[in-house]
Amino acid sequence: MFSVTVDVVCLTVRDGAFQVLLVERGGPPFEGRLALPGGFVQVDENLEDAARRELREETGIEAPRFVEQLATYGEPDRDPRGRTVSVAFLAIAADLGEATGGSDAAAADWHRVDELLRDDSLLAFDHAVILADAVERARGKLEYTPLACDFCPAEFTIAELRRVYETMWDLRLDPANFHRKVTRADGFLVETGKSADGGVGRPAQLYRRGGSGADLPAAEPRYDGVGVPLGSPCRHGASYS
Amino acid sequence: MFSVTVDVVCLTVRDGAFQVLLVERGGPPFEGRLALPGGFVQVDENLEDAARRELREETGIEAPRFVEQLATYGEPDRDPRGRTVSVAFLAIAADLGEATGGSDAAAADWHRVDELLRDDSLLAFDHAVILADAVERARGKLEYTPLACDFCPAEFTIAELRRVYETMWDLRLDPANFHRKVTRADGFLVETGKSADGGVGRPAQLYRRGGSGADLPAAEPRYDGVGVPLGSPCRHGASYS
DNA sequence: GCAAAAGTGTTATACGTACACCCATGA
DNA sequence: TCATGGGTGTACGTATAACACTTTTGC
Repeated sequence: MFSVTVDVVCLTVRDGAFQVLLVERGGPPFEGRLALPGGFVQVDENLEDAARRELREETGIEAPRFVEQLATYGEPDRDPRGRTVSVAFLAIAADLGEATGGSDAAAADWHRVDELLRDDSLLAFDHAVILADAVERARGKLEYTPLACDFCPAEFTIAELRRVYETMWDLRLDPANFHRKVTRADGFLVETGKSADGGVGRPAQLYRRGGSGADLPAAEPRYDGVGVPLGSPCRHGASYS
Repeated sequence: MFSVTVDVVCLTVRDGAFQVLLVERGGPPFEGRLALPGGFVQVDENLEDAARRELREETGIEAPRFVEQLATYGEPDRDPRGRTVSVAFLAIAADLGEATGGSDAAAADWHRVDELLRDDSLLAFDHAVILADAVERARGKLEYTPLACDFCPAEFTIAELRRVYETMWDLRLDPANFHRKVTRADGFLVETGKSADGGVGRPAQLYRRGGSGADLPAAEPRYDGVGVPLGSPCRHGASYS
């Protein structure tokens, strides 16, 4: 007999930095330490529903559109209270402002991922490991899915989208080539016809995230090249033993 | 309080077909039906160790080098006996021959994945869903990791490796281009100097799987292009709700 | 007009694809 | 010497990267 919990790694790009939503623990163990929002799964509750509920209850933030199971953490000694298995979820949100709603949400706030990853001891339980796995998953998915759009509000400019990639990978992208790439990627973006105003320079067009994929022709995948990892061999660390 | 189990999706390429290792259930529920090997996690046992143990006990097959957590399945009604959460693992093996060892292994055998996916009702519990997820993960990982080598024995020819891709994706690859691609991919393969014999035609060189990645220069990832999914938008189904 | 950001055009290069061709072996 | 599969050379099309250039706004 085990306790089963869920933990939510809710990531965003905020103030030009990659950030994660954390709560301060109000009781033992790890009282006063930062932790991922999460808690026990109820007996008739689906795992993903539990994750959404805990996020809402502990931080006052309604779960965003993108919520995906990350992995399950079950080392026998991971919780001093007893054998606990935790199913971690990855949530991707646009910048939602301060986290100030919710009942237990007093201590919920955003924190920079880079600082948390530099020092494992800042987080309770094995949450530093979970965070590191979540970051790796999110960075990876930017490469081959339209995940970046989920870091943006419903309507956004190409430059905002570009800044997501630039922040997550800490590099500069050529605005011209980036613009062409994303606007030409089939099904990736939808024009709204509107344009942003207020900033300096020529106003940018506003776009919306493209179709969910279901309503697209799903172009024949190009498996011809076999996708051997040429540039960076073995980059996506598989768990070999 | 939940029961926690592990299930193992052990995949291989065998007789020119993509196959999975299954057992026949010896008791209720789903008595007599095919199921993934698996069982209850012990109280002081790590999840992955449990998976390896169950694979060995139920099929007589020692877990291969590649074992990776797949996902966790926890719908409230997935097991008629009570609330059970199952952590599924993906294992990739070379063709290991018949499954005939182990105590409970009498009923363990390899089955064609394509047939199982055509009819959900062939497998016990939600194992058809787990299998489908495993297949998607394995196909996906072929694209950007050296996973294909794990479907081959320790030493293999380029043609054997090519047949893995051809079987998994059901297509024909140009042997010439494939050869160049994998032999030039840095760190992907290591020459053994030996060559295969026995077959018709010019004997092929034998290769071994390349470094684990840790001992490689880990070439600068080429994030320049941002990896928008051009050819096939939104192919890797993210769990949007 | 000037600065700044959006967006387009142009070109060199790299990579994938197709396919002709040579190599090494068994029968 | 012929058939078969292993392996190399080469030409061509397409995608990317770099960067010059035009457009549209606020000041």
